[in-house]
Amino acid sequence: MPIAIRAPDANSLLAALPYVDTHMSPDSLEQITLNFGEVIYRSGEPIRHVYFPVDALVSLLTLAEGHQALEVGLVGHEGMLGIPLALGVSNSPASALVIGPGTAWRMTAEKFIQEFDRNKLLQSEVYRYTYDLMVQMTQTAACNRFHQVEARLARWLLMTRDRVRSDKFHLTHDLLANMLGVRRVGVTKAAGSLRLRKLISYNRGEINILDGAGLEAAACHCYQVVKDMHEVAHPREPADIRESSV
Amino acid sequence: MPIAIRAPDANSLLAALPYVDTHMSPDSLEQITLNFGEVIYRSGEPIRHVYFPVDALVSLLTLAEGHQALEVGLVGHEGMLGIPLALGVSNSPASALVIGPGTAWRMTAEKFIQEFDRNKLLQSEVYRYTYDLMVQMTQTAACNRFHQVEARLARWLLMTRDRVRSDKFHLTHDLLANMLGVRRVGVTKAAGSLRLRKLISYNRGEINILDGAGLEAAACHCYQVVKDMHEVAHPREPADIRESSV
DNA sequence: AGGCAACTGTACGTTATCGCACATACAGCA
DNA sequence: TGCTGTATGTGCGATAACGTACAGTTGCCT
Repeated sequence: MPIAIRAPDANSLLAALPYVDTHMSPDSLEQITLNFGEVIYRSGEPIRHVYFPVDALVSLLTLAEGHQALEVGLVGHEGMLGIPLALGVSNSPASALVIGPGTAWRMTAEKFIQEFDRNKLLQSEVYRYTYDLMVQMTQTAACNRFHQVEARLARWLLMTRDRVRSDKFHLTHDLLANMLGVRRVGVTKAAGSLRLRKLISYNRGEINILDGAGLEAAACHCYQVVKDMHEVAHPREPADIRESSV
Repeated sequence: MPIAIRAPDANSLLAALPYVDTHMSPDSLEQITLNFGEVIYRSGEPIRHVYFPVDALVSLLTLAEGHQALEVGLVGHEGMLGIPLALGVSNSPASALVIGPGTAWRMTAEKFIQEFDRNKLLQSEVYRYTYDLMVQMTQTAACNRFHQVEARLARWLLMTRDRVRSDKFHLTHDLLANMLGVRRVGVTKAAGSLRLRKLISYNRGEINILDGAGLEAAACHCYQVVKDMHEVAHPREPADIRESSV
């Protein structure tokens, strides 16, 4: 009970609901573990649950005829999965792939819609995040078009660090290539260059950010643009995300 | 009066409101002309009006450091401009440029928010369109990343045709380059190739689609993907959009 | 009629990325 | 200890698009 009720704070959207315990039926939010490689949504298929990641990291992917995937959104503790439901659509246009294992809160689509319809605060939080996601998507689109692989890789690593709140995480070049929409070899080359400059280290998927500031310098400005936007849209004290609140 | 009340039908979102005349204050919707080259929104600045295009065609553009613009959305009679307001944000993340002159209905931001808050049907239409826009954005992102200039140009011309409901429209190579995120020379080359194949003709900005089917064959599949999605989301008889309703 | 600005066409060396093939390195398991 | 699959590194020709420069061409304004 204590954990089940308070821990949603660890997701920014849920944390913004002051009456999360009273306004939501206790059985509607369920804590689960998302495993690496798990596919949460498949493009075009119905959304069965919405997810509010805590530790987990999920990538939204689109496909283009005859090509590999391309990431259009990266969702961690600051967001949620299942936005289309809030827009009155029951299918997911993108696929969602778990690339960082961890915990998340989830809710069935039915419960979410029920709750969403009567909870104004949840609505405003979700719509606000929808806006964030759109900004992230558009910025990423421009970034993918104009910036070089190395800068994009650096940006991506920083975005991941922010979401998993750690300098270390597991991801192979192959998977990164699918996020960035380039060949695996392209990632190997770019990552090698970043490693040579002592900004990161990696070994068989274990990535470690050694020099965050240096990596920011190597990344394109898109990183700051999205980050700034995000912090403006979600002004919040660091202390608000507390594990000690039990 | 007859025009002011009936003509909103020519915009798909307004057309979906059966009681547009009774539920909206008559003074809130204003018919205006959008001129070629007019900038409706500037990135980061407050949204003063929302627009419901009728004939007009508006491009949503993002900028990336040190580069030209890139189109992230194309809005015609099937959509609206000012989506962020519906998401609780008062600034536009993208710039909006009129590339097809024509008429549109507009509303002040204040009036729109007022009306939006109490009109459930308007809400569902706008959110539905927000979803469409997100699909368009993600598909375009993948398209820009993977497909060649010529295919993207073909797709773009077809999208424009659908929105202005005409095979002829005015657009220079220079402007097209900014939409597609390539050099002007790149457009000239691609357009030259399409012309050679008798799919289009053009002269000093006057573009004419000669062979729609052929152009579809030359375009990437992204065109059909977004179109299919759009028609599923907005099932409607062609007769619904009628000019004779005055 | 002349001049100017806008639009389009062409050329050319440069570059990032592609596609593919293959080589090396390492972890875990039998 | 050796095998196998996964992960990473390297090489190389092909190519789409880049940046830049300049030359026509056409519509419009004075």
